[in-house]
Amino acid sequence: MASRRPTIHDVARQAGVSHQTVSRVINEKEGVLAETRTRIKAIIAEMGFQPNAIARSMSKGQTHTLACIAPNLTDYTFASVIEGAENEARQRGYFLLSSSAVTPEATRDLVAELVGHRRVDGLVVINPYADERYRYIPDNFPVVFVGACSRKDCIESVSLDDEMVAYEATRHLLLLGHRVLAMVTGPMREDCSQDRSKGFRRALAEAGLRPDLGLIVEGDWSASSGQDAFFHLLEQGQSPQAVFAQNDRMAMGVIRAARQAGLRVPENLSVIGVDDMPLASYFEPPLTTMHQDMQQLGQEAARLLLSKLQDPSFRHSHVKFPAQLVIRQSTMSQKGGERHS
Amino acid sequence: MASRRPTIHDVARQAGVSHQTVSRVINEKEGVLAETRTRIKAIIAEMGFQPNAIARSMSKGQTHTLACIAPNLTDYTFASVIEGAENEARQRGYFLLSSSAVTPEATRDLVAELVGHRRVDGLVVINPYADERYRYIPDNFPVVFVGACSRKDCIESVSLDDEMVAYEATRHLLLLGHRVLAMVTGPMREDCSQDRSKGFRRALAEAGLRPDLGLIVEGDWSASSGQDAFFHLLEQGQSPQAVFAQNDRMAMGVIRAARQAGLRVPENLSVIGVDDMPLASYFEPPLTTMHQDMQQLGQEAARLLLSKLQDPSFRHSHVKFPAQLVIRQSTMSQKGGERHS
DNA sequence: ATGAAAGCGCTAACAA
DNA sequence: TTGTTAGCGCTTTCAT
Repeated sequence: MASRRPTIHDVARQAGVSHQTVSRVINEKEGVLAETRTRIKAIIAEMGFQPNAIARSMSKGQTHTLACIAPNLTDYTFASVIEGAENEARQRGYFLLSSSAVTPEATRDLVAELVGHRRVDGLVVINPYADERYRYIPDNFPVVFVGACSRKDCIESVSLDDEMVAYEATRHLLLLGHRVLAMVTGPMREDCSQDRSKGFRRALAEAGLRPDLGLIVEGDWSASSGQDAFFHLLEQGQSPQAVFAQNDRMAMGVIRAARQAGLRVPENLSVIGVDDMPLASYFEPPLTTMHQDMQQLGQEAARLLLSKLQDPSFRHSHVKFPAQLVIRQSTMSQKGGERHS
Repeated sequence: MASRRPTIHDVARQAGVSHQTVSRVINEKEGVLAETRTRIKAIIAEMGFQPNAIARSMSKGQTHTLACIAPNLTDYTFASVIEGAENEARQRGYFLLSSSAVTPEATRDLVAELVGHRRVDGLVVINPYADERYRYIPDNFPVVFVGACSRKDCIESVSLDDEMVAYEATRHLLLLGHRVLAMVTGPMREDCSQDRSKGFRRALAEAGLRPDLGLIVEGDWSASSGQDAFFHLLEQGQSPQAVFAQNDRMAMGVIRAARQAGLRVPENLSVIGVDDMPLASYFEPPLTTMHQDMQQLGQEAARLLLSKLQDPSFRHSHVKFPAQLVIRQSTMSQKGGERHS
């Protein structure tokens, strides 16, 4: 078996120089004769020496590791953010440690280990305001939030322009001639749901329509909550011409409920979602939705975090990304709508 | 601003003991007077001392970090494995670093950094045989494969019992009275596709049927490849009564193609998939499929890896998990099938 | 241009 | 039971 891995000292001995000179070489620093440098490089290659990252972290006081905390790792939206952040981090020589923290308490413990034990240099936190988890995020540590951020004075954030996204989705419905619009929201304690609701209302107001509170139902992002929401609407005697679901899963639920109630989508009901989740185009009918590039959000989050690490005086910023309307087949123009009015 | 974080020495000084005694306390080791112990603990709490994980790694020679390498982080299957592994790892005091490596070369570089620089203690590699990536996985380092493993002599693996899963899916179709069965496979260079094909053939053979090669088409796991596959079948003049798609996405594609060809599912064609992906029950029709618990696979992979780390003489094993048939509405019995024969 | 010494914060081995 | 002495493998500072 290969004896223990070579260290900087082994290389130094072999080259007949001090370990310090070797250190200078591996760090590409000035002050080494070109000749010495190449000789040492050859020996490094020959011995298969690779610097120990832990030892490096030890003396430099930084780990070159970032962590991403998400409610879970499987949700496509979160996974995309993580993937984007991981790519960006690695490209810049950092690793990304991703962890799921289901509850605020789990978040607290996770942060305690990650930050308290100095395992990472910075944190990307996804959806910190979905519950009380943001409380446990220290603000004297490099952090970037993905999703809305209330602590705008001290923490960076990257998010979708939720108000605008909802506005555009609603406009699409309006332009199709629908006048009786329903909305299924996410949990209203989340800023995201609030902002999307605002966008919906703004579009309605601009079209001279008043939002009917009876046509707004709160869901929890799940498909079944969308289904329940639409049934609830029906039970209340409502009969919307179109529904804006604040995410695709709930849109799926709405479509299923509509079908079960004997309604055809889009002939009798237009439905639009947000996310453009995988296979949205394979649903029946293919879902019209707002496409968002969460990977890009993750990438930007990591980029921001790394800038902050390199320059602590980095001015904080709050980046908002747009989304694109993807028209498929779950929406169509209101039959005989506008022209009679 | 808080001056620099307290170290073991600060605590020692404050307590009037040596740093070693403090070390004994934080590591819950014998040989410290109960009294001294409680006093030190109080001081630790008071000063808010938390041991530096890096320094610990430095002297112990281990990082308490595992890495998981996957083709990507967003595929639901991979993400589930990662989530399962992360949960298990964290429960046992380890962190999980997840990275995507798209190509074999990317895998090589990633492994070089992760293993070469001693950043992690062990590796979980997902689908190493999907391409040549397994070549770059060292076998003198603690590794567990998720998915098939050919190097059975040196590397642990955790996988689905692909042969059995396919056998059961096919049996379901057979029991429904279908006699003309088609199959859409994953890329045949992957062991997984091979094994699932074997299971399909075994079920057919047992039923006294000979697999018709013209009814077997290779896909690439994507929905569109499933769609193409079914169109291909149709163009070849084939008219299967049922299709076994080796994953749900391709099953979706098959269903769409069938519908476009004027066939109704399941009335004219039964379709079964594998995975039970999210929203499989919200597809139209709700998909009959083999449910697999990938999170459990990930958990087991981490468990195995950690056992190996703690006991290097750990006997290697190859764990295979079953899957459960979930009957929904994309399959139904062959009309007038069996009883006439 | 190079080397020697000190130290990052901890654990391990040995002494007292 | 407790303290002392050495490292772990590297970087930084200061000499030479």
